[in-house]
Amino acid sequence: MPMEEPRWLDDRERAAWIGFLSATNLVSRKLEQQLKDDAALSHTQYEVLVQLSAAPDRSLRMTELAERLVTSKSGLTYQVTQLERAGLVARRSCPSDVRGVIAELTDRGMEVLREAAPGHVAAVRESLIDVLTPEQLDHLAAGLGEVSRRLRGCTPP
Amino acid sequence: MPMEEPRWLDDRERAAWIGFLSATNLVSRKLEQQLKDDAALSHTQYEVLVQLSAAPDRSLRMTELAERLVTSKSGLTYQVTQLERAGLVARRSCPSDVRGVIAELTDRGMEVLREAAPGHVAAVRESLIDVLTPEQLDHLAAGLGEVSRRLRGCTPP
DNA sequence: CCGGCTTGGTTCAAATTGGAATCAAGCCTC
DNA sequence: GAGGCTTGATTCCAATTTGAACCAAGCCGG
Repeated sequence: MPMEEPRWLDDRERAAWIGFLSATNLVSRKLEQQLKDDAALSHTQYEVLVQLSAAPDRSLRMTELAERLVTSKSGLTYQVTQLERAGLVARRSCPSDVRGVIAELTDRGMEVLREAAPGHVAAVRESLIDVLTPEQLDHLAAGLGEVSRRLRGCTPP
Repeated sequence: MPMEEPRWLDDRERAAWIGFLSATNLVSRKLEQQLKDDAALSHTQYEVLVQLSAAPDRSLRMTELAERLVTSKSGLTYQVTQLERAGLVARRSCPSDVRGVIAELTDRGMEVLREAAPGHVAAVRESLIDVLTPEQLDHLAAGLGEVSRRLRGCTPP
């Protein structure tokens, strides 16, 4: 095997990559912080509530939820258990598939989400949205949207 | 307190935010995977090696390193200990400050990094860089660069 | 209807993380 | 030069994350 020289990143590419790494870490840290302080929720937990609140019947199958959150199934099991203990989410069994488990947002969960949302949205604005011009925001959405689509599908050529 | 209605995200903003969340999770997951499989390193560990390899004397103070990686000091202590056990990094004491600890990349660490780098760069290209057009890449770099700068500095108005 | 493969979720153990507490050492100010 | 605040790093502990193993339960082809 010829051990080809890899295509290293040029300066522009490196800048984008570094920016991506820093920005994601910083934003993630900041939001985690804000949610913990203001709503006693982890970001993962908050996202569970958001997904459920937007779903029909305020409920989703575990697997579907795991895919949307881009997390492992076991990780989701853990977090849903936590949320269940806190009374924000309930587990129901799935009518169409005995094996299935449906997570459903409780009224209390809805209320907690409603209370947490304004502060969280403000933090999202402060750390990302309002930092950029509308054009920058659109470019960002286009680029990252493409990245997501590419990685979700099985990377077709 | 009047409890003002918060400024919710409009569709464009929401799209950007969703894209950001998905893309970061997916990319992070993919790279973590690739490094674990191909080089038996976590992404954090890889980044430690990268930072050290690029620093003068292949060495950096713990705090400086923690800031660059955007991680907690205790987390860094842990990872450096792991890397030290593996012989990839060594701890030295700092000449100018008795309290200081300097992490230094060993020859073995340099070698491991050299072996891991091509595969990692390829994965970075595949998941982010090569997915975008050069223009998109520049826009991305500009936007995320701004975000990073804003969050690193104490968010001046 | 019966093995055999895939799916849906949970359980388990191991690794990682992050914050608070700790401890030593630098840096002042008075 | 003594007391008091800040800094640098580690230790400790509780929470989280992940993959592997596992246990049903569906879904066939023969």
